[in-house]
Amino acid sequence: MPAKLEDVARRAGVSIATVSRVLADKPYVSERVRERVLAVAAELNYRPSRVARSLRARRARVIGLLISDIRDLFFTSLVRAVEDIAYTHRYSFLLCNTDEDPDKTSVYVDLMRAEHVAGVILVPVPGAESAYRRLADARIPVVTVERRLPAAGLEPVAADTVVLDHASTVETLVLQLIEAGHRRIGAVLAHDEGSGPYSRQAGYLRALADHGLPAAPELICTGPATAAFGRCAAAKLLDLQPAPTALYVGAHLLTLGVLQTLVARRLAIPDDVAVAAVDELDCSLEEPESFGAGLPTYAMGEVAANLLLARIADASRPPQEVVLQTQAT
Amino acid sequence: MPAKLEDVARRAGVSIATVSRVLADKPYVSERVRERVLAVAAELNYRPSRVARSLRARRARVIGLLISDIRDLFFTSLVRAVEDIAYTHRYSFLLCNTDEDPDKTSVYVDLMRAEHVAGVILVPVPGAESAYRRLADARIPVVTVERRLPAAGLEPVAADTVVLDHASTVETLVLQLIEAGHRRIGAVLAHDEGSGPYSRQAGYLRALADHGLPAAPELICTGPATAAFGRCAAAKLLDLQPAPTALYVGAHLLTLGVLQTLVARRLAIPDDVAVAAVDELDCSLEEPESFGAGLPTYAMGEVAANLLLARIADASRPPQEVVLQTQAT
DNA sequence: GTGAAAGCGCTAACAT
DNA sequence: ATGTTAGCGCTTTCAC
Repeated sequence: MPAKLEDVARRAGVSIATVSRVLADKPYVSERVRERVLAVAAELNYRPSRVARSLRARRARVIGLLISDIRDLFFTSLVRAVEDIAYTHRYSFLLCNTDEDPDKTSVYVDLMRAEHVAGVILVPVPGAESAYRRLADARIPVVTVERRLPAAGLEPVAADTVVLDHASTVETLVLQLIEAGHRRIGAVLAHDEGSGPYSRQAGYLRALADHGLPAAPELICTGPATAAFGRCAAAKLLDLQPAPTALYVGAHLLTLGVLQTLVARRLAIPDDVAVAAVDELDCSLEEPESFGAGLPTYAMGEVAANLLLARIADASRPPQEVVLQTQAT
Repeated sequence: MPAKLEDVARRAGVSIATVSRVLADKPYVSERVRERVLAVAAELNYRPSRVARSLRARRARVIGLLISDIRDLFFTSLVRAVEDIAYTHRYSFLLCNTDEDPDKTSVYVDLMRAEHVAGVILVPVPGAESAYRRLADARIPVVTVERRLPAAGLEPVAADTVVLDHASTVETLVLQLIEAGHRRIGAVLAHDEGSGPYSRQAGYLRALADHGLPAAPELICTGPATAAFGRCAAAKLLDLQPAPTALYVGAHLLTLGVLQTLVARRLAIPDDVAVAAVDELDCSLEEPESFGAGLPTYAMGEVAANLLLARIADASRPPQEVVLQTQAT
């Protein structure tokens, strides 16, 4: 049975109110008593019950995080960042994987309500609008990441947003290929990269358009973000007549697959084919001969967590949308 | 202000006790009342407060998870598994990254106590024994993963353990190389693979010993689990005279690096050099020509979570140690 | 400066 | 079959 306020109070010969004051660093406590209480608390290894505090405050110092799937490489650093920020502010955090499923989302949203979380960071899932509305009804602050909330989603409450400008990252990357003299540039894309104005695909197309290059449909391969697809997309592209002299690759596992195909064919980078890749793990092809860009996913988590904490502190602040740029290497 | 028991009770014209009974599916409630209460609860969008329940029960339906770092590829699937199991049993879960730091571990252990978690799954950190003792003192069940608890650690309470038999995975993998005729097999290892009897390094050495092959020190490269190290280790090994005809690679990012070096040198698998790799992401080299083995990290999380739930339900059951085998492909 | 007491939302023991 | 009530551990008026 862990020590509670009462135990500390009895042992220190004071009331529980006094102990509470000392622990909350409230004024109006004599130095003598303060020291005595602190000593007893340490001695008994006392930890205030966060559960009791949460009930009393009608709000738990907990941040909810609703992402698609922690196994998606895109999210790992983001999760770590949220955790780091949360704990430095003495919040803990609840992680939920929605699998982009509106029903799961709905269940988890109700969990957030039941846990009285102080706020939630989420990746909006199409079709889950009614769940988000319940969050808003419960006055739970929301920060969305990677996608915006459909305009109709969350009216009663302002939601901050953090997105990455994938498009300009990729544009920079592909422009480097073009400046290196490449004219026929294949693209290996994960189909979950999306297609909005900030999407990776948009950046690829924009770079080509900037230089008046045609966007040949056969140069674009879209599929699951797996090594297997990377392998077969690379093979398909390299079999084209004429074959592309450079490849843009949009995700870590795709790059792994592309490399496997290059190995199988004894093709060297960049002599036989140049490669520019986006890497969620920020470790792709740091070799001088290739171009790589990491994604600032940790920063995204940091910004999201800080926005959420700011909104928890002041619900009336104007909602913000932050667009993070990537530094291509 | 979310609806509470009292709101439902008033609206349904019954007492809060009755509502509580209905919601807990307790007997002794007339069908008429039950239906009415359920209808009102749905109408008000009522969710019982998990905070209040936790306080009342003096135990929260929460599982704590203390891992080294979610960014380590080894842990992502494990986390997902724990989450899946937890939520199917109506538990939520708290994730903490210890960075293998005893001080952080200590802080997080106190957080677990303060949150009244029902149990915790953890990767033991050397030097954090006193923190683990506090968990035991608080009668919080523990399941360790990937490592055992130092014998002295947690006496008052039994701790279940789940580990992977990395050694036999690697042994199988390397034996395949040997059976394919290779005699000089280089090894690229992450230094955090550990060195116990279940370690990957042990498996490599065992496979060589099984066939009376010498374990030449220059054939073993150990370093950080990064693509950069994989690149340079592969380069170093391939520069040996005579060069190894096969490579064993111990981690996903190392494999990425090795592939980069092979690409740079226009070396094909397996004609120029054979590769057998362990991959935390279970997607390494599914090509027929190479040998790869995934790590059953999801299964590890599942087993750990189920052991924990079983121990939460019955603290007196005998502690178990589960050693998971990997299927090499 | 310190203490007594109410109450956060719920469950369970006890009444009826 | 249903209602009343005490209390989980804490914070916070309100008294003294």
